[in-house]
Amino acid sequence: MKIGKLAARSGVSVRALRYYEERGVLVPDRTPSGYRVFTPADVRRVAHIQTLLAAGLRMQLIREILTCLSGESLLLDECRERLAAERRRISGDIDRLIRTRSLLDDLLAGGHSGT
Amino acid sequence: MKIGKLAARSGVSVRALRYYEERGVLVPDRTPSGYRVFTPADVRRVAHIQTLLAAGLRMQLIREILTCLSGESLLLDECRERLAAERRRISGDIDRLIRTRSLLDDLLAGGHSGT
DNA sequence: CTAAAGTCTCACGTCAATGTCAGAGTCAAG
DNA sequence: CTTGACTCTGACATTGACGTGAGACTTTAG
Repeated sequence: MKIGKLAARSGVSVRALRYYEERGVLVPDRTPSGYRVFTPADVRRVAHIQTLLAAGLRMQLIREILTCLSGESLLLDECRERLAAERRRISGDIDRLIRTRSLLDDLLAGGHSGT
Repeated sequence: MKIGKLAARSGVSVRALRYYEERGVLVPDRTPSGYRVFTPADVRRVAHIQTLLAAGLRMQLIREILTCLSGESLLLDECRERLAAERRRISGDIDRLIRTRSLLDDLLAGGHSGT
């Protein structure tokens, strides 16, 4: 499919998809006239990208992670470690958010306490 | 205390503190010569700002929230609702992060599944 | 009192992920 | 074969929270 269709199906803008390619996260084929051609699997790939972006990962890192996977599930140890590191980072973010939520709870309760 | 000391004690840059004032989140006094003068309480205030920033809140919103509190805990209903709304947003973020972490777990496990 | 350190106010630079616009080629339909 | 819709490649604009440097004033230490 061409870029417009992928944009519609994945819910992201055409510009964003081009940007993903520019950063090497998407690697579409090309028609002889230069049009990008994506596969149905790219819809899921874009969904993954969105999920990881929403979690605060940089494109560079997302690229590395998804590149690891493109190698047909033969995750090298280096890749596993990278994924694990991000998992830890996200767990940290979750903890911090939970503490932040507690702070808001304190504020709602009228307290002026810690962190 | 002056801005350098507050920066040292709160662990943020002098520039950031000036920025916070510019956005109305900090409102320091001034010496006759124009130097900003902060109170010890501002250390905690800055800590709160950092926490909320890390949670993805905009300065504008942080300002409103902290302004609500400056009114000496007489939280107007409007303010409570604002805080509650942010609490909900943060809970949503937490849920999304947890799902993202699950995605990473799937990837680590070798699966190619959904969102 | 002098030099160093700290602070002041502009004001432009930065980074990341897009938005937006320009000018031009391409493709499906009538 | 001509619209009109879609796509292409630049390239500059945007947003938010600062970084960084210039030029000038103030305060502190010796």
